[in-house]
Amino acid sequence: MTTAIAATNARSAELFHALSDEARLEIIRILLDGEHCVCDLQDHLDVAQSRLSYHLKVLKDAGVVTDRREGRWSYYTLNREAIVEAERLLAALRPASGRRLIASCC
Amino acid sequence: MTTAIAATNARSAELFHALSDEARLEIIRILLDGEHCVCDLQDHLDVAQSRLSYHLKVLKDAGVVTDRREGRWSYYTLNREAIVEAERLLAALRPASGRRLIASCC
DNA sequence: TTGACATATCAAGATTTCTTGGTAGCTTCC
DNA sequence: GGAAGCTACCAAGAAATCTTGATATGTCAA
Repeated sequence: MTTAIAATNARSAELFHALSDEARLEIIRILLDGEHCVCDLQDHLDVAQSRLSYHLKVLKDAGVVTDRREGRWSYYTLNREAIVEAERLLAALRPASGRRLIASCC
Repeated sequence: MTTAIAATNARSAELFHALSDEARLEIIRILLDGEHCVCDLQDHLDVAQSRLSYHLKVLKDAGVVTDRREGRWSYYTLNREAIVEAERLLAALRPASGRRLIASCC
């Protein structure tokens, strides 16, 4: 069935789309050193609150970040598994090296 | 310099955007086994010619594929270096594994 | 030369994504 | 309780992307 590849492509497209916006990449870089609350992200980036919220939602819907509520604050964390998944999907798009046929190394 | 990160983000966004469309991912999968002419791609995929041409241009502009003309035909090849570049950019977005220090926030 | 063919490009409309300003739901503090 | 703070969500407009049909460009074959 071609359906399995179609599903893989759909998931790849979703993940890569989440990663294809500069504002979202800035958010991700801030989250690289661990969990941050929205207010913290707002301090680092200079963006409208609703815009930040929108991009966080895109990231969350794609599984790239997870969130946690604590009192008034929301904390976001980069989801390592999603990045690893993206790496795996991307590696599947890398053509075999021109000369080498040895598959001893990824 | 913040500029270096901004440039990296811009390039990342460009690459990931090229990879964030299902039609383009289908093209890439066909090119995985080597060079193909446009007519060949058209046989495999069921898309309008101008649509195919558009997506090939997006891929080419991002450096994901290269093209070569021979007589009436155009041949496209997946650019391994671009995929490797994307892998490298993606790896930089992967948080360190294991425990992390909670950043003081708010 | 003429005609058929392969592909790129263009313009217009359709669709999706993004931004902005406003508002509403919680929560905490007074 | 009321006010203030933090964040999500919504609606409308703006902007970007995608699709489609038409046309242009270059090539080969007769």
